[in-house]
Amino acid sequence: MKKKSNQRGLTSLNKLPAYDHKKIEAKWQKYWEYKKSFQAKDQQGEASLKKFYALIEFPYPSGEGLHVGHIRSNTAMDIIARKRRAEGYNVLYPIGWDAFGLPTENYAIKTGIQPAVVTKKNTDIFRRQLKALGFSFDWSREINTTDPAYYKWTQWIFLQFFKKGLAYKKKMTINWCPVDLIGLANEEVIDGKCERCGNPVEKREKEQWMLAITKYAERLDKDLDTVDFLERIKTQQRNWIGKSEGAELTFKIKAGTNSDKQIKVFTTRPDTLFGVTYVVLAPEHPLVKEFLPTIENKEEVEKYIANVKKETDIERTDAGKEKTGVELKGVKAVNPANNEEVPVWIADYVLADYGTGAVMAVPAHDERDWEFAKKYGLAIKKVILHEILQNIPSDYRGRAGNRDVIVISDCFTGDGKMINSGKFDGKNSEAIKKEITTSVGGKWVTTFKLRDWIFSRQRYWGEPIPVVHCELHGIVPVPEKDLPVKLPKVKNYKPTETGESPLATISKWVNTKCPQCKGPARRETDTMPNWAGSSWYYLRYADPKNKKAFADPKNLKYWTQVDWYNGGMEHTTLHLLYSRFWHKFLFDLGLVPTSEPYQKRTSHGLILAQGGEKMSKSKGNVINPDGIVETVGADSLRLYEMFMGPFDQPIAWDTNNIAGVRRFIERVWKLREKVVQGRTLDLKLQKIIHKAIKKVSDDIEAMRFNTAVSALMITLNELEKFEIIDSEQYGTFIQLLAPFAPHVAEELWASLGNKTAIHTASWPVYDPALAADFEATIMVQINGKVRGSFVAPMNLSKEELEKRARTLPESAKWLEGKEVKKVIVIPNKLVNIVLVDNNLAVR
RNA sequence: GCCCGGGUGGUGAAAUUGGUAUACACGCAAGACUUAAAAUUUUGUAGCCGAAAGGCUGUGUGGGUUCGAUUCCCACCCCGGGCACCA
Repeated sequence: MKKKSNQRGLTSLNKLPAYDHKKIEAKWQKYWEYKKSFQAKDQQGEASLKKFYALIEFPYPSGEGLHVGHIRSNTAMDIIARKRRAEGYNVLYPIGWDAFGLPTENYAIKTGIQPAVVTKKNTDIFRRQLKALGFSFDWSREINTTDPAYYKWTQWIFLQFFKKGLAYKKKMTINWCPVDLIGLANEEVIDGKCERCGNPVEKREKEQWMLAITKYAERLDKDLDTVDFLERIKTQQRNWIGKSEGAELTFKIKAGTNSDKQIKVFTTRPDTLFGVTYVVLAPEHPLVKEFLPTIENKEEVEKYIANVKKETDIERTDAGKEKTGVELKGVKAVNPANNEEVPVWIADYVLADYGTGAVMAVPAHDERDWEFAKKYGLAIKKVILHEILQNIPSDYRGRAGNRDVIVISDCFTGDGKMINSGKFDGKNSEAIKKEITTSVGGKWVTTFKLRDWIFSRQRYWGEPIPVVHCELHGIVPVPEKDLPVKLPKVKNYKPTETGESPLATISKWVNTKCPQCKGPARRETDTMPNWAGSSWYYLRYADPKNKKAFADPKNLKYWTQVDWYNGGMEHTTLHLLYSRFWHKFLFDLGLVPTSEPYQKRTSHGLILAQGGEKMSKSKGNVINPDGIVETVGADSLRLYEMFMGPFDQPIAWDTNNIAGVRRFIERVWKLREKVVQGRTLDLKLQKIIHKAIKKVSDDIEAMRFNTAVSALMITLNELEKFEIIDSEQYGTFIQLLAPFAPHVAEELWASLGNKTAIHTASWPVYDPALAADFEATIMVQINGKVRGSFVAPMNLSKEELEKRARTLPESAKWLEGKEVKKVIVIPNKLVNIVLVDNNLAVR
């Protein structure tokens, strides 16, 4: 393997001391900070550099310190950011703190320490930990959602919503825990009990601030087509928005003597209209109250409604639960298609806030209606016939045809041929949906599952909602010049018995003057949910210190939209949807230049504890990164988290495996002993390096970090076989390593005599001719089984490949005395010789 | 129930267009170095049969398509995540 001829004129380099991660990492972190290496430049106008905006979800600074999961996401985007810089982009990779939230507040309740103080302490810890990992964040743009200079603009945006009528107050029922004295979100109620204390939850009527996200439902759905999100993320967003098209049909009512009331129903299956055997209203439907005086079983109905009210939403919507209902006796609905009179029921399986809060029930073709009709003995009328079943007796069960097993259920929810449907008989049900809708005077409409966003919390640690309640003028927004409405200090952070925020107890703060009439007024004491600050933070990074606007339009024009946003799957529904909503609203006001905030969104898999459980403080299985940085270094930790498995999948932590990547770094360090100054033009060496450039570059773009690291390891294994490596090839290898393990890369790069830092060097470009192989291993198969192989030059002709395969000694014994049926030749890959075989049984 | 992932050695996992299954790493075993250990290093490491050469089996299960299937098709089982009576 010696390359004597190359040794002429090559000088060896100074010897390096042993690899000392602590010294090296501290040195380069200091260097980057001193040199402001990763500060993005705001550029405007024609001369501006091409920009790249890389974003990670800014962390919630919890008391537990940085989670190894943060490191996975941050390292991934750091690798991409560093590669982009090397490719000549002006990169913005910012960081901040999403610091409002319950854990901090609960800690304050317990200890009496101000949330602001706790937050300061926690962000200091997070900052130190993140800096110790060498992420190339632009620290000069650090933001904090709890900073009044930041939440001033969160409040300002809220006021814009208010002015456009998209922020409004609404009376609604909330889940109330009588022990914790707190309103709970539906997600916080488990089996009708408080998630925290386990006590049964009550319902309370309360005025809540709402944001009208439903006004944007259509665009939030449609515009997913214009962005580059992972398909499963788009699907999740679409499911959450829940767009559905169908018909709104009107049933006339007969209640007592002549009634002029009507019931509007929403259905996606107007084609089953002739099969309607009853109509169901949600118990909360406003018409129910109007019917009450005329119905025969008033008491029974009132009792039923009272029972339903007691249930929580979770109980009521539990799919496993048996449906219940009661007939409104004396009330009939008239089917607009055939004037048939059908009974009207109320039932818990119909939701008040979806569609029209009323449905037409077709038990023959809807499973829920089927279940309900069976239970209460209601009529079932078939109007659609499955294509395949059209000629089969209705009691037939079992095989139909050779392949399909059709079990005939009495409830058929598919499309088919229409029967018992008057003039529509014989037609295909799918095709006439719209026709049947218009024939009965119905409308074709779009509905969404998405509900308006409950935007108020009765808690302390959030942005105060910047309005006052005036006796004369009602709700009056705080003038923009008076923003921010600062959170006052309180003694006790515990929510009150009345369900009000602790802010309500500070009369000095609450009692104020109306901005309009200067008369007495009370401040709004509700605060915003912690989704608020994170709904626009990426815009603030463009101009984080601006006092006149949330960001200068010129900066926004240059930096938005975010080019690549990575975060956890847990935020791909709500946070992503909320921030897209805010962004679209700001876009409509002409305040941001794009209609979508993020061009590309990817997600990383969760890191689980050793054994596959979730990491949690209570289980005591949380990995503290500090210890790992201390013992093996940030570079090893970064490399391990990239190597541990596919980036988008959940994966269990295994401390033992860090040893492997640490060894790898030490071997890269040791390889430096073989490096000589200059270029050797060793073709074999160049080929190895150019293949690595291609593989590592491609893998980074596709977030296949695990195989990128593996490619670096394979490359190292190859390089170790050489006696001498020239500094140019070694330098290129170090450049490929640099985004993953930046500290050791800087050190080795400098040791090669480079006067400028590695992160300023341009990303290596591979030569396709060098990256390509000039020979290929051709597999020889007999009847599809590998029997041998030979090496051939690339692109050898099929004829020649077949000839060589046939003469291969390994194939000879299999071919002896056999007749060749056919030969398949795949250039550069394999030759498969298929024999006419009368001895062996055909597989 | 519906939607989205995934199932490959003792372990984490690779296989980019249907073409050498198990790359890379951990662990383990044996050897070298050492007084010894650690570290380092060399070799081996899917299972079964065999002294070896070699052969057979093998990517959750059962079928199918193909000269050839981890990859494509059909049916099913299991694990993870999301939604959940949305008419």
